[in-house]
Amino acid sequence: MTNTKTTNKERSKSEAKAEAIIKGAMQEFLKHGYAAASMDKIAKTAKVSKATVYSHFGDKESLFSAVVQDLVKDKFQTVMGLQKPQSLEQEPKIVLSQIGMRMLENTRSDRNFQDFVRIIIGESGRFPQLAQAYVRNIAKPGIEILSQYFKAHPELKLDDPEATVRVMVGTLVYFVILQEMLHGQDILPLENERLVNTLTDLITQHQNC
Amino acid sequence: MTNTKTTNKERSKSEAKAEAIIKGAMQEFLKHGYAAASMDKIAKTAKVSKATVYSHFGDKESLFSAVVQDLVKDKFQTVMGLQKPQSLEQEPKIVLSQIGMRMLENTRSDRNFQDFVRIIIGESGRFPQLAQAYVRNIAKPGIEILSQYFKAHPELKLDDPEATVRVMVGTLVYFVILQEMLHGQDILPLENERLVNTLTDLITQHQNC
DNA sequence: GTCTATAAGGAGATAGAC
DNA sequence: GTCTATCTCCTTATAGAC
Repeated sequence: MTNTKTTNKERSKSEAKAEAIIKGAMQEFLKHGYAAASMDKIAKTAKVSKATVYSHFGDKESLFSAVVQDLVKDKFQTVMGLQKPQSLEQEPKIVLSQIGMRMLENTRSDRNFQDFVRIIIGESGRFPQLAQAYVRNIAKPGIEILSQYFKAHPELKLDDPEATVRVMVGTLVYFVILQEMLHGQDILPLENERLVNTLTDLITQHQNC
Repeated sequence: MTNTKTTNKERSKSEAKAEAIIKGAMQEFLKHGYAAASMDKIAKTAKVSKATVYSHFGDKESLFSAVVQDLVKDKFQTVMGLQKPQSLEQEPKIVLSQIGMRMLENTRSDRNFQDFVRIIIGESGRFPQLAQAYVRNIAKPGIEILSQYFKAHPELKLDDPEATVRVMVGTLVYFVILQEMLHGQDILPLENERLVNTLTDLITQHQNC
């Protein structure tokens, strides 16, 4: 045994600081990006000394990694919570519309989420593992939930449910990227309803045949 | 008249340097991102002194702006060249497949283009005007070309051609983002053909009714 | 216009007291 | 574990010679 003198209370204090550092770093990284965020400012935001930041996380890259993994867990909750309170057995057309509309409303108004996606994509060349954490823990679960729904509804007569999910998710996500993150809403105006209706019509088209 | 002593040859030399600076800066910005790119390295890459860089572009932000606008013009050519050599009047199903496949093949293998999109999205919070230049000069023209095709083919019986274009473009672009830029191809494997076939089937489905 | 040299400040990271 | 103080290096930007 090592002479660990830290009591529970002391460890709690230390963990509280670690948490404060993560939150402060999160704020700074999301605001300025990885390179432009400074460890000085992060320490100030977290109300600890810079040395404490380094004793907890070693270096800037490790801190960034910890922050992103925290964010990934956080946003995973968001994605999962998105589909839950659905009236379970309605017409697919209505269910799909609701899912699409809710997803757009939630993400288009969530600046924090947009900053998160910005940093994931922006740093995906230099931090490929973090990009893959996003794919594995956010994109994949989202895709799989919708995929299960499609497979559970054979009346949709989808030739390739998995590829169809990609159509739906890609349409919605790139729409948010263009309209909000890239500030394109005045250049390429289009209402949520028109996009979602078109999407659900394409997918449920067989019903009309 | 001011006593402009610059002859044509001298101006050419100066413009050649400006071009070299742009190209060097492009390389560095695409590789390291805006904040992590250094003016020292940019000057070295362009084989001029740092003072020359500043005399041409004023400061780092202006240089970045010039670089991105150059890239936007460049990539506009790519987007326009993408649709050109199409056998004009084939079945829509085949034309759409060809457009989709070609787009995926071109962009999935073009690391330079991916770095460009990375920096546009990554810096879109801090440089909204540059993001809008991308939307205006690349996304919009691409969308409009496809839109014209859809509108010129009423036999597709599309309720909302403009929204349908967004479905197609969003599906393809987000696919490239997920598979290549975010390194998701081993986590969420899917072949180009399956995505494009699903997409074209959804859009041209009426033909089967 | 272009260079060398340098200013002025901020960056990441650590030493050493407590 | 946490702090203050500091080290060292690199950053953007400019002054002044040619």
